Amino acid sequence: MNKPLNAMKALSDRNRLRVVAALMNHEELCACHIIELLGVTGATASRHMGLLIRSGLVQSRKAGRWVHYRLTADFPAPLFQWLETELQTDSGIKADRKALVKITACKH
Amino acid sequence: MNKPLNAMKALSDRNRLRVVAALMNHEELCACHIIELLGVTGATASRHMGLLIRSGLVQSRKAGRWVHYRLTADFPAPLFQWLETELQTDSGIKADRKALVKITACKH
DNA sequence: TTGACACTTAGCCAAACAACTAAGTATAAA
DNA sequence: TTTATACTTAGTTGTTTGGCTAAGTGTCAA
Repeated sequence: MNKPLNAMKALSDRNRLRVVAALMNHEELCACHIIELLGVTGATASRHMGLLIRSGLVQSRKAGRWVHYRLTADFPAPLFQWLETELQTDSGIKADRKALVKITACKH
Repeated sequence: MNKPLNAMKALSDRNRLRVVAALMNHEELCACHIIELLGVTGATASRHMGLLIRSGLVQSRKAGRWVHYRLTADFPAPLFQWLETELQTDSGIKADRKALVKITACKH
């Protein structure tokens, strides 16, 4: 039961859930976007992203100095569907979406 | 995002995931069954069940001296579906299912 | 090739958590 | 009404976790 357990552990933190919610809307996000969205240090963001990657929910792609993150192709569909319906109306997530418009406006 | 977050936290512990998996197969289980399944003290089992109840995934019914637990009617269907497919083939869960046959054999 | 930038890793600290024992509450049987 | 049973709550302990700073790695630009 390690696969579902690790997925649950990955999503049982508010900041990691925010990142996954953001990636459900953005296809791909750079580490610096995530740092700014969460308002944490780069080290903290990196540790969260490492955990999400080890859980199998997220993958990364290195492009020069930047690292881009996206949900994996085999992100469990039922989980995706459930999160989508639950988070659609959430005020915190809506605020994040709004913030991300500005954050992602500056392209690399 | 508290509802999904609390659900994730509730399911991010191995023993609580085992209980939920058991309740997906058994409609209703008594506290003493859960104690025996997990091999923990009554106090520990009680604390886990309290957390599951506060997360909204499980409800309890008191019958005389015994407390029976079951999944709530509004247990998120996509979550249920995903867990079902993931846990169906898990060796730990299969062992639990086998153990539960004996555990639930003694009726109150 | 030197410096700046974008992460990652290591190490630390405080808060959260899972387990236990012991004590408390409630129900049923003697 | 006393005793036993079935939990629940409180308090303790060791481990995990999330945040930070500082140091390390890799890439690009000057």
